[in-house]
Amino acid sequence: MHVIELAILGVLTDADLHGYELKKRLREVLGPLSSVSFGSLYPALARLERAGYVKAVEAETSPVTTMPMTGSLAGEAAAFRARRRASTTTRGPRGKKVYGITEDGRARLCELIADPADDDRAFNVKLAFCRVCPPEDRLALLQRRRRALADRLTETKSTRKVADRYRRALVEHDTEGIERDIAWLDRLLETEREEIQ
Amino acid sequence: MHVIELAILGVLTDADLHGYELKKRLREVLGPLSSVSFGSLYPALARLERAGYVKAVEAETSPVTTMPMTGSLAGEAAAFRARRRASTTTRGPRGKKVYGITEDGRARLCELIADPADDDRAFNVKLAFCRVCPPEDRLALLQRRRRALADRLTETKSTRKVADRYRRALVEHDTEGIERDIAWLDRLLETEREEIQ
DNA sequence: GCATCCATGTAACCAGTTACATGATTTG
DNA sequence: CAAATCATGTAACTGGTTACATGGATGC
Repeated sequence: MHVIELAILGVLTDADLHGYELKKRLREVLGPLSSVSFGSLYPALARLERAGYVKAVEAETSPVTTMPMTGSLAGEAAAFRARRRASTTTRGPRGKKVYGITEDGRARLCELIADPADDDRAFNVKLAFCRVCPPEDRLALLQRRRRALADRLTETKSTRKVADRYRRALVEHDTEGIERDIAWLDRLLETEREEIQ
Repeated sequence: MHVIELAILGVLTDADLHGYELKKRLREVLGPLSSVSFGSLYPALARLERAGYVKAVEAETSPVTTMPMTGSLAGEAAAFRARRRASTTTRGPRGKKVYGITEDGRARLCELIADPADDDRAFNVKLAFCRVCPPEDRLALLQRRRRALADRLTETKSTRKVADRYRRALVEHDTEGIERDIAWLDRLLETEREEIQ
């Protein structure tokens, strides 16, 4: 389902970036785990470009921001830096390629977030960028997640008890973790509902 | 690094099983997540058999237990059931193939647990079966894990603060989760050290 | 005797990785 | 000018997945 593309579209919502810096930003946003490698990043960018979800913004041709308020000052600054660097140096065919998200890309991002197929990994990435999508999709995302965790909880609780010390510790810790996640989701859901009013 | 093989060797330590039931047991032990599919289970079993870590125990040829006390009564019972079923029915070339772990397999399991390359997924599986390996390896496993989590914590804390509401919630929740995991590990480590005395 | 589960296995695919090849820019 | 870092990309591999093919055993 290409979580990586979701993530790329997400960070490009904050700022226009070239691949190398995009990788760093992805690390920050996704955490040290699930950081992508170049071997998957560049092909993903190429796919997204072919699909029309992102496009290379030439430094000279588009010095404009084209960004409806992102709320991220850091993002704007990074984009500015990227643009400035690209414009002050003359580059051959192997120069930096700064990408920006298109309107189709924005729509695609919301579509991906609304897609009900979300595993653990996907949920985190979706939540990280759900700001861009309509409130009802956001609510649906949180509710789907809550339901999935609740199901997981009942399943682990129905499993017959194990005698092994370490496995028991593991199961207990896991159960508590899921309960904690659900409580957290409930808090998020509440503030989300308040927001909608 | 084939976490799946580690898991297979682990559950075969409890009982001799055929592939189909092994999958079910794996689901129980590993939780609903990271449950393996037949498409990876059977090839993995074949690999392990070629390597001499498991071997097919023919129902007629080996009605003996060959298991040095596992401490798991449920495991023994399951193995007995598997053997009984296989012995009461005559089977063609497509009958059940009941696998058992070999001495090499046991050694391999400890080796895999001792291998310092453990990601999130691998750690859980290792801990689930660490009973079979010497106490110092167990201690090392827990300490490695603690160190890895501590590193992750400092890294996430060093990341500059994000303005976005959802991302902030995500980071905070994640941080607390890691701290909780570390506290849990500390408890495990303490009882482990007491045990060694 | 037909449906349904049990059981094994293969083939095609998938999302990602590491390792490699290439070269431009910056800095000491 | 050499070394480090920035930057892009490809190829081979990996550890899985789903879908498919096959058939025995059970239960109604």
